[in-house]
Amino acid sequence: MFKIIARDGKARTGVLKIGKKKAETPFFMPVSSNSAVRFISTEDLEEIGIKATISNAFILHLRPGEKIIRKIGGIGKFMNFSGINVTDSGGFQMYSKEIFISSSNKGVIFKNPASGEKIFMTPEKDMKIQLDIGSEIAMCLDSMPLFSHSKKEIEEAVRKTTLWAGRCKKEHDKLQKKQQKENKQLLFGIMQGGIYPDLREKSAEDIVKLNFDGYSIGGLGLGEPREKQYQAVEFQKKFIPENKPVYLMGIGTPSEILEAISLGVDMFDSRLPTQNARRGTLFTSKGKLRIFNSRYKTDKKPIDENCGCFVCRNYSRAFIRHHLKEQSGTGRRLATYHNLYYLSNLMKDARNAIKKKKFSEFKKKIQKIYQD
RNA sequence: GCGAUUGUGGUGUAAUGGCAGCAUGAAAGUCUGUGGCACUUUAGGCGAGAGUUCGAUUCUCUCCUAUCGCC
Repeated sequence: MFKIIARDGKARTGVLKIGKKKAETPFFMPVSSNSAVRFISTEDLEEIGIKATISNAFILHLRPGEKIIRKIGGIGKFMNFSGINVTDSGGFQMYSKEIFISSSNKGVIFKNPASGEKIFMTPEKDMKIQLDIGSEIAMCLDSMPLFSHSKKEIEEAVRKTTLWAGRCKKEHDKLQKKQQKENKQLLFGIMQGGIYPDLREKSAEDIVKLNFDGYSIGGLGLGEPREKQYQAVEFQKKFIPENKPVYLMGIGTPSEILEAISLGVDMFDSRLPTQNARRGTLFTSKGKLRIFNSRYKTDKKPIDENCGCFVCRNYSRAFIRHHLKEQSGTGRRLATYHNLYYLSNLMKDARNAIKKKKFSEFKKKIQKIYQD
């Protein structure tokens, strides 16, 4: 399922294989919450070299509903994406004021923002939904504390996350027995603990004990100091068995991703590259470029002169700036395409650097360009 | 030519005899496990002149501007 093929220090590259699908790690998953990456077609994703995306079970449960997706043949068929489909549980939506109502030991009460209908989400229901959606990798329903929460609140979130992880695992095992072999779904456990080593340790021990197919480090990138984030990853990574994939949820920037890779992380996702693209912050080989800056108004050059993507081969900064300002689909598509291409390429370079045992130099070079 | 109405950031609009507000646009920044939802900071204005008043963007007068009507 997961085979490490090269190492450079703690950094590693491997192959994650699920059924007929496989992807080399480390890789980055764009956010496709509602079964599509915003402004980007599946053909674009394949052209960019994206091997996995992450959809959101709760969002898809609201619309169109997992039953419909199941009838079409699962999320892969539904999206026409041949890569690895990951689903997030929806635990993260506990911070969405529009849909979250309350949470208890039993589960989470959400509301459908369109109808106002209340939805009681339990770990068991969430497992069923993710299985119906038919993702290759499901995530446990977790309880994510914010950086601003007190240590006591974070401790409580760790407790609840463990409780739910146990129930997810049990239900998932039960549901898997009925699945055909080629449709087996992996389940990842999620660790919490904020920036507190003792809570990170407790969470890691609890979750690892449950024996998941992979492990996610959650609850980071929420405003904590960068050093604390790296410490939490480094600390929790030690508890995870070497042969299991490690997924750092919600991260992030080029610098953060490379730092985490150097600590042995294999998978990433973040809305940052796509959201930033829409809002005019673009990745380039020379660092961030804010396309809205007036100096690009009449700039004929591509976003990045060293980029080979079709956007950079064909379109000027002036054109993309104009269309982003107009909030047109064209502008958003071109900017999103480029940012994902940049990140996809960065991951490819990172894998090659690990294979050549030159990852540390590579990381330093990029982090010098991206200091935040 | 005469009469009426009008004039507030680039644009569109409030309020007021005592610190001129809002929206949008502009300049720069933020964005991390849905969102095309956003957020932060900065710059920018009372058509001109005179008068009344302690004090006028506000009241009065003249001029200018624009719009409408009349000859």
